[in-house]
Amino acid sequence: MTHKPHAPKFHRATPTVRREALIEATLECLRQHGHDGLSARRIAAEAGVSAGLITHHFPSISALVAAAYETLAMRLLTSIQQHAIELDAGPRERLRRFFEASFAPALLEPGLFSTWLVFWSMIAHDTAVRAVQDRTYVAYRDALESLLGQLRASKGVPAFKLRPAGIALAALLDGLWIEASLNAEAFRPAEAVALCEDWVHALCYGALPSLLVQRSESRIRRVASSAGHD
Amino acid sequence: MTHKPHAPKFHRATPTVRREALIEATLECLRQHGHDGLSARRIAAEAGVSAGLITHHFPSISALVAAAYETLAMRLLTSIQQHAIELDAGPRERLRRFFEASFAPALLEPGLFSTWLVFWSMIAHDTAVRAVQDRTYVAYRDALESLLGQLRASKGVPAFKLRPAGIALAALLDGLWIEASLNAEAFRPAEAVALCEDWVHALCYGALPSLLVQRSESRIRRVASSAGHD
DNA sequence: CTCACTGTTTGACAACTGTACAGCTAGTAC
DNA sequence: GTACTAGCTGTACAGTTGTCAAACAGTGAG
Repeated sequence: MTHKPHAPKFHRATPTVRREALIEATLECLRQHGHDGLSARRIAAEAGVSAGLITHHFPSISALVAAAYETLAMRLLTSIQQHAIELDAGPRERLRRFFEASFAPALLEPGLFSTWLVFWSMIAHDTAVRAVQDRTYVAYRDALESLLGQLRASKGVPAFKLRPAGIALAALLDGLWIEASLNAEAFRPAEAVALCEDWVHALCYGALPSLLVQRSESRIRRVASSAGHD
Repeated sequence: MTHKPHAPKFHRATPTVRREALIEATLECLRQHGHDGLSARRIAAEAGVSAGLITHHFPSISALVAAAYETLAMRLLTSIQQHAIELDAGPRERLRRFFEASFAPALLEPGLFSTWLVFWSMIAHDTAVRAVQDRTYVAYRDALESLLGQLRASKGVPAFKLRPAGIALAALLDGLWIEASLNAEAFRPAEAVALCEDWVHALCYGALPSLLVQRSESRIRRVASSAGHD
């Protein structure tokens, strides 16, 4: 200690590097403390940096959170997609992999749910966060619709409306993820995957009437007596 | 004005009445301001009452929120159930009514979603709120399983596992509700209802393999080539 | 070496938070 | 008309919070 008269009191970094470090610190704070982690001082402490620095690199706290939201959302989506896109696998198999990745331990970690709740709760008030939400949701549904499009192109699969199918599958995935996050003991991840696969199975079977295109005689003649939707 | 020397500065109320008034004020605050509405002073102002009164009737703020959570959750559930239970309707029709009630304008109001997010975000930290969540979730799934049980008892409906079916349907409903709350323009309520009915249709059709009981030859012989779940 | 640039810290600001408690007062019982 | 009780108020407290201007100090150029 005595040999070093003055160790550097802080380290200087490129704005880009510092911004990314602050984003990571934000994600870690939200993960650990949820909404209470959303504090400039706490985030700065997590990053090993003074509180004032945060307003120096970001116009406001919410701008930092919006950036963190975008980072995490895209990171998770690409992570799931990488699991799904296996070269030699068919559409059904790819979907199954997508489901499995969606209910992997990392995705069911309680901190992730806490983090997501903070993002969602800011959508109503903060326009920047809302913009991120809109963008990432579109990206998420596009990914699902892409996989469903490959499925529809398969042999023996009846034609179905891609957009509402993507909406339904996204809802089922989100709903199961939320239920599992709220109560980890409610059901096992494998059950969630099976329920998603069930839905895809029904889709392939032509058993989801409102999703079928008008003149679909591909596999099911008369779907049901009560299938009188537009 | 001058004729009244001193109008009563406050009104006295029975503890029960005052507690309920505070709960209503809490719900209104959360509805309007989301997480920012969670303030003793703001809630007290909404109730037209001093801030100190809130700790006089409730041991803490979170106890008040837990009570508000229970009130709202049960109120919504019974409201939806009243819509669903039509005496002369069959199980399918009752489920349809349940879905319609779930996506009625009152349920899709943005403030309701903001309120729910606050409740959810407190689950991780507050044991009282967590207890309410566990209780209301069980009540919600019981309601769904009851309707699904009636459906299973219908003629021509294959036997299926009630519990995972309730989980799946609850997830689909929740997921659609959240997507609609996050982005009101994503799809119309009627679409959400149709997607839920689709799922029920597939269930009746025996097209959800993992939900079928082991030896089910009721309607579908071989469900699918890829239906090799346990 | 010295200098200048700029990322970083510091300290202070006003506004807010939940809770505690002493005292006031409304409404009722007598 | 009086007294009492219990609901209620208002203030005080020790914490927070985000933001900002000014001072500081790494770090590379000259």
